[in-house]
Amino acid sequence: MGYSRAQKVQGHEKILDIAGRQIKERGLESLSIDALMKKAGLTKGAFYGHFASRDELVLEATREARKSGNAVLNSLIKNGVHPSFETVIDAYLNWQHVVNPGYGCAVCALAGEAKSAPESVKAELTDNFENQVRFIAKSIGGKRAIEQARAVMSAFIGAISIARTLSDETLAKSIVTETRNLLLQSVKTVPTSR
Amino acid sequence: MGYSRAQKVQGHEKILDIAGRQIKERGLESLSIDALMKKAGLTKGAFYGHFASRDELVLEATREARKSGNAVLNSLIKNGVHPSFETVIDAYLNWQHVVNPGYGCAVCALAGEAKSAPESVKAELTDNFENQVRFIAKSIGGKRAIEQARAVMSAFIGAISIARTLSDETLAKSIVTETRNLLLQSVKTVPTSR
DNA sequence: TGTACATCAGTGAACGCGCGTTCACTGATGTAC
DNA sequence: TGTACATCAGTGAACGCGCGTTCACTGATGTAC
Repeated sequence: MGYSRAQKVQGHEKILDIAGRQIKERGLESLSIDALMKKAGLTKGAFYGHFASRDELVLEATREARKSGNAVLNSLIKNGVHPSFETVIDAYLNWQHVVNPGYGCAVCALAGEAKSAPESVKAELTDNFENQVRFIAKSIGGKRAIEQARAVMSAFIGAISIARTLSDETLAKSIVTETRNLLLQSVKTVPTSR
Repeated sequence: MGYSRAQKVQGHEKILDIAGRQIKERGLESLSIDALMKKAGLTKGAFYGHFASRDELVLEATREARKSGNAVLNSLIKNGVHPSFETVIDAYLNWQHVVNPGYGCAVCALAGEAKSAPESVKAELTDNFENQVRFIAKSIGGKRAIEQARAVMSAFIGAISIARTLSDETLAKSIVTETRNLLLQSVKTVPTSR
């Protein structure tokens, strides 16, 4: 057959992209090397030319999952804007995020099962969590912004996670809006001096 | 060998008890029939005298997991007391709950991975969720108590889940206390007429 | 109450399957001259 | 620029392992007389 170096890089990215979304959609354990490689247009034998083991893949996919996460929030973070608390809430707490875990927040999608994941995966998620917390804190302001933002981020995660689990869609939707209400009531934002 | 009917019932309960706690500790997928039966003091061949399939076990274990869940909250619910909102918060948001998933809330432990679980498991978790919501609502009072309680319950779940996932214990602990603060600030309780 | 038989909870070997991993091989790509 | 060889990305068969499930068998329990 014969494949160029450029093709390998492309393939590597494709594998990670697919894996990153899939672990958010179906969980870390769902990642089957055979199925993954087929989706990437390769055979499973080629896998070990890309990763040393399945465990290594899982870690890298968790990192990749951050990139494909919550496009709205990510673009806000990248652009360095100083959003309002309401903007942040709307970027996170929306029905699209519930229905589309593959393109949503990795912490949220993996929080439940990462309990028993390798420490490296937990560390990545912790870093991802804190990164988002810092951004949320900016929209809150004041001395205890970071601490408050952690509670807000937790509430985000709880709302999206449980909304995805409940078997009643009406109920799930109300979770999202009620969490929105609760957060708007509880957090008093402090205007910053820019 | 030879075993009495009474022994079978005892064995059945033992299997379910172990399974119920284990799925909360290590996840639905972690349930291995061989390992489970060994822990119950039996061999795996006996499993199918108790359950039709692994899937059936998972569903029944999810139900059982409700019973072994959050002893403090459960005892409050059973006794039909009318607790204060603060009591409810303390019963759910504490470090023991983070560290001891096996004896904690099933919804919380399974929310993350039940996404891809059978509908029957989701239905059980939904029912469990709503049951706890009703109890929380009693401690809040007022017209929108149920709706607020759903957001509170979500925040509980998010806090415990993420606290279990983070690789930094200090951070995890602060999540719990900050969520406590946030909830106390946001929810205005309404005294009921009893 | 005692005997004889049927029941059935549990055993442990066996089966099939999917999965992660390995490896000898292929053939175009990339390189050295 | 052209030729000759080395490199290396990918192939696909094979392997070992664990797991869910089945089943012929065992022997005390439970029952019928």
